[in-house]
Amino acid sequence: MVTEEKAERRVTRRRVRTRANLLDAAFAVFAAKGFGRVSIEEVCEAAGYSRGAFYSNFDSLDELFFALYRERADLIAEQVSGALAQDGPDLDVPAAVDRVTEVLLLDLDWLLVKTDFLVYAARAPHVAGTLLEHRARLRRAIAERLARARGFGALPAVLGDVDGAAHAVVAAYDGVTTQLLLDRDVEAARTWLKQLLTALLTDGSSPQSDPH
Amino acid sequence: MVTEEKAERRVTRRRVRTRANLLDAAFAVFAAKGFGRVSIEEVCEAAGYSRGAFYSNFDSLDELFFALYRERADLIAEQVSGALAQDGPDLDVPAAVDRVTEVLLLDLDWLLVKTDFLVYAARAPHVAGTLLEHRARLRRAIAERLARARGFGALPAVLGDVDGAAHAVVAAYDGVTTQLLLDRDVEAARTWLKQLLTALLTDGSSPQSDPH
DNA sequence: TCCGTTCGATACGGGAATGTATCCGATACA
DNA sequence: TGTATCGGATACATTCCCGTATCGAACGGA
Repeated sequence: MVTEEKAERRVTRRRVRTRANLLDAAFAVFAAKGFGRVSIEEVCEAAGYSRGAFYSNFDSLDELFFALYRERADLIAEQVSGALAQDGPDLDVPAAVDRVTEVLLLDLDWLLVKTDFLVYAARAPHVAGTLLEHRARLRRAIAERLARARGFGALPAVLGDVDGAAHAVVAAYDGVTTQLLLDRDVEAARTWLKQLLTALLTDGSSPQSDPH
Repeated sequence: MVTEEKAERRVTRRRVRTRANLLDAAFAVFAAKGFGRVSIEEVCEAAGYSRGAFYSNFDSLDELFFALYRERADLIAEQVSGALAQDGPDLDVPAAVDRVTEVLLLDLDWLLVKTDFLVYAARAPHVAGTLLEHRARLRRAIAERLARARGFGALPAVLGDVDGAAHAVVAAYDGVTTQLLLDRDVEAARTWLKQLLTALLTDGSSPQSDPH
């Protein structure tokens, strides 16, 4: 046992509150200015603390950013799982698509920060690994859901198997996100994503309303 | 007339060379570290110039970044147009998809820089506007191409009209890009994009090889 | 080749953000 | 309530980078 991993420390309520405040403030500041353009001082100022508080809770901006991402990403992942599990063993594709779409495109600020994180990860192999795992887990959840629903018959798709379909779903989400970041039209993005997903997940038979 | 737009200046050969060198060096540095984490000095050092040279050619890093993006984006746009125009008035979808895919996923560094620019634009409305126009132009080119090919019969698609299809093509490209930035597997991305595009652009009848 | 112009290097002052060290008020626990 | 520990504020030294001003050298036209 080389070194004690984390020296034991009495964790005060105050501490957790401060930490949470710093994370919240950081989220707002990151969303507004972009991770790359934010200084530690700005975060502290936004949170109403001094740099002493920051260094007492984090080692670097990167660490904070990482923690922030993990926190929010997990939260969203839960919500998506919830939305997927919501109806019975047999799947109503359009309804599920509606629910998931609602969750995924809820918060533009989150999409901004998430994209910052993507850019960050794209240059840090280890971080990229983590993100890839997240995504893989998401795809697996979708694939399982689709597989379970297959009996119901609503499925599928010119793409290969269920995994292919899940892959396509994620790609569609990412693609729509990109456009959304630029035009900031959440409603359009939602309807457009629904459109895309149902197109990918159902046979080309059901008529749909026009995309914009 | 109010003011002379640009004071006339004898532009030396040396100057254009320096400018080009700065742009090239900047591209490399941006790709490696990300726009947000790069200083003017770093660019100069990479290019083998002093800051004097930089300020003689640009007003700010932002300006340089903007110029850099415009330059490369235009270049790629040309190549895509070329790839689209290549075969006769009637379109061989799979072949065209192959060619375009080849061009679009050629250079990972470019994708990195392009994404940096996206993140940048997402917070600068005016820049976002420019980027949106670029994208709209691209979509239009695709739509026209698809429309021309419609007679050929290979078309389509559960999505609305030709515009919808073009929109979907761009979304697919963006989606695949996201994944590619993380796993850096260009070949996988290419086959996967082809898969997606043919799935979107042809009726669900033709069998395809499995995606990974 | 000569000369006026342009380009880019160097030198300077200054501002901003960083990380550390120190100290005092807050907090938990007996 | 008393007290030892913890959390965060303040002060400081430092580093990095910016933007400007100045100057010598390269350049292009005659």
